[in-house]
Amino acid sequence: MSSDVDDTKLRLLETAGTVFAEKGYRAATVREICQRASVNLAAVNYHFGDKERLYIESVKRAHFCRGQHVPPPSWPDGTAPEDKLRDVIRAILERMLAAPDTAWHGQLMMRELQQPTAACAELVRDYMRPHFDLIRSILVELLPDSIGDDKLRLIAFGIVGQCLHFRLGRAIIGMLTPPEEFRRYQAGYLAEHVASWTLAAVDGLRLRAEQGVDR
Amino acid sequence: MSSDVDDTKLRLLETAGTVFAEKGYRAATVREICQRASVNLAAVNYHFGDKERLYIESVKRAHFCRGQHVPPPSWPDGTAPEDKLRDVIRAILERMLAAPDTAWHGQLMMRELQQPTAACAELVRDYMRPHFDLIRSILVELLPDSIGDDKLRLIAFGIVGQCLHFRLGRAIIGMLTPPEEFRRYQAGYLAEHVASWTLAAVDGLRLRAEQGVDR
DNA sequence: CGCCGAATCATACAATTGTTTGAAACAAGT
DNA sequence: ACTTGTTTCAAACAATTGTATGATTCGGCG
Repeated sequence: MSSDVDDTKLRLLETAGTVFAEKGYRAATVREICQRASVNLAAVNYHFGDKERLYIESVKRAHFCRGQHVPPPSWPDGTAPEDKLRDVIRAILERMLAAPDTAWHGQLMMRELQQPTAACAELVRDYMRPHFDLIRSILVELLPDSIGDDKLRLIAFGIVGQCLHFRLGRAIIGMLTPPEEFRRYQAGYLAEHVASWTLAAVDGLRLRAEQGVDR
Repeated sequence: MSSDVDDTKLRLLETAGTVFAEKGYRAATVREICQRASVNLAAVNYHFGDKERLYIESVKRAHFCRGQHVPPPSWPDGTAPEDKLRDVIRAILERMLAAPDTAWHGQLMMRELQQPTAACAELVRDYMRPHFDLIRSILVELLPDSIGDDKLRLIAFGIVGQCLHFRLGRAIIGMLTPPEEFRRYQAGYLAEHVASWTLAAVDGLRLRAEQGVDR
């Protein structure tokens, strides 16, 4: 319970995150993690119980750290929903495109997305669900009341999907984009595009609603 | 060298592809592959040498098979770009969300994209680039001329990103969606949403252009 | 039939890996 | 100084996994 304990536990968590991100859950061995963290092999089972729990905790910590880095925005009452949308999209993208020294957070997330493990459930509950609900609440302010809950969800998924693609598909996007333009693909630039494109769709939907066109 | 040999060898290749796609290289065991393929454990070493060779061969075969059903959609002259957009989005989603027994090609591909290798370049050139250019050409028809090439690319990335998310993020989306609604998340339903949402944004952009608003 | 090469099979082996164990080191309270 | 509870350590254990082996079966050919 001393600071020593927290030290090894933390070092273990941090190291585990990088190794899991690098090799995946199965290919990562507790032996390598412990060796890299300079702790005894038994430390994993002592502090976390088993490998899976270590993985879950390291994933949770990765997202916690990421969340600390770019805190969720909070607006004064009466802030225009358009501004909120811009802010929240920018926050998401900034978190995703963070500095490379914390890039393993993103790698871990990518692995979780593709092959969800037990860590996924906790991750969704503690971290993704709140963000998702935030986006939906902003969309409610933006869109006509006639929009159903199902549509709202799809739109929110679309926003998240676009942001994710700029992170996960970064390598491919780099191959499909001229270098001088790809260099501009920073969080602010991309966020501005996603937000304004979304708001254009909102305008388009309003237009249709006003004109009574349902398609 | 009889047809018997080719049979077991082929069944092994096919089964290996699905298992590798499902679990990844490391987590997939030759025992499970052989069991599912109903061949003896030693068959892998006999026919392919070792596990890695089997993996390489199954990936090559997956790419070969995928190349067979990538018929670029072709429309009669004068087809409305809106319809083209719907078709192409639906085609992408259908390929991504195909039945698991034929979708493992794509899963393997996604897995390779995650860890970009030399094969990634070929993959982009043969598979992603054509689709990407097709989407862009449709967007050119849809959008005002004032739209720049850079914007066009971002919009196309957005469409692809949304589709990809419904495939890669499927597990997490399932956790954020009521079951009775998630059950409706089939290719047609999702494609209709992505297309109509994109077209709404197109309308919104046109509206702004007409009104001279640049934001 | 008798033989031979290819293919399949059950089984064994060696290496790796997650986990456990029991002792030792350590810190802190009394 | 002694005790107590916590943490670290080296070693071992049991299960899994890739691979190798030797016997067996099968199909065709002289």
